[in-house]
Amino acid sequence: MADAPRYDDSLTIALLRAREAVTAQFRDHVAAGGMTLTQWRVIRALAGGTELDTTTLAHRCVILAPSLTRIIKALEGRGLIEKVPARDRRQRVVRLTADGEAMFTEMWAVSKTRYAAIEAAFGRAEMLDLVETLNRLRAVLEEDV
Amino acid sequence: MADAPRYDDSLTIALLRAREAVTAQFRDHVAAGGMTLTQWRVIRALAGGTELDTTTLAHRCVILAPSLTRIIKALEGRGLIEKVPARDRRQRVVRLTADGEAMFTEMWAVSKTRYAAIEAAFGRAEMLDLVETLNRLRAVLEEDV
DNA sequence: CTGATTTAATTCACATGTTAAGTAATTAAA
DNA sequence: TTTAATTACTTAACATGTGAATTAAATCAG
Repeated sequence: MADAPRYDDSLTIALLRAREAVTAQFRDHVAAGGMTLTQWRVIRALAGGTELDTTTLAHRCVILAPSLTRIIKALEGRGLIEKVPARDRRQRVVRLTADGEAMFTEMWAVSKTRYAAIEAAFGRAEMLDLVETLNRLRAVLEEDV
Repeated sequence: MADAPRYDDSLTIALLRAREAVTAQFRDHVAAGGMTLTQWRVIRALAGGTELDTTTLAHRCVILAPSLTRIIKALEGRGLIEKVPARDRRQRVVRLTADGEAMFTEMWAVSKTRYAAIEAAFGRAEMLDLVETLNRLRAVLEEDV
């Protein structure tokens, strides 16, 4: 990297812009369902009867605990998720309600076509490569550096 | 892509996690300077006497206009940036103050070493490839899909 | 030149990101 | 077993993301 690289070339910005471009492919559709992209990640992580505690759910969806607390409250208020009694009473375990599962099924049908469109435009192999590269970058950075 | 890919494999999540891992390399240092990462992007974009209007600045830093309005207000309040009279009086053109330039210089010295560390850990060629791939993805998605 | 339209920012309202502090339940130590 | 430490989550406070409405200035049409 040069001493002062052109700002637009930086990894941080490239990641930001790429993510922005990808999420833009889903935002309208998800918003039409009355949901935010973040909430949709939670719904998707719970789809198919999956029961998860807050910590695991937060990690899988890449959402910080305080945000997830609010999201759970909101989705529970809309009747899309419900609490499940847990052995460890410190934990808050949740799952989708029947309404939640129905919401997922309906939206996932469209979501799938968007993913397929991205794959068609960018290339399946390139997409798999990119995901692999991103995960490798993360692994490297979380090790040492 | 499989019909219902493992959630962790999705491009969206991979981008989120990778970005999280990269920004984590800078967050503490930037916070030590009393700044957020978003504010730092603004400072960095203006470094070296660059004068920019809000729209251009927002685009380069990947910040939405309402956020930038607040950030400009905050940084101006701290004496790090200042307004510049513009021909088009609708525009708000800003630049760094002497204090702002000094702040940039000081922090950039450290920031550079973090970039270098990432490059050393991940590989220079891989990093350039990744940025190129991310920009290509963005270009593809912004075209049609 | 006057009024309609467009453009650049701002403001508003609400959701989320982020850090720090607080609470309740579990586990470990004495 | 009683207390200290840890864990899981929540709450609080503030910054940013996001879409919609608003304001001011420039541009365009007639």
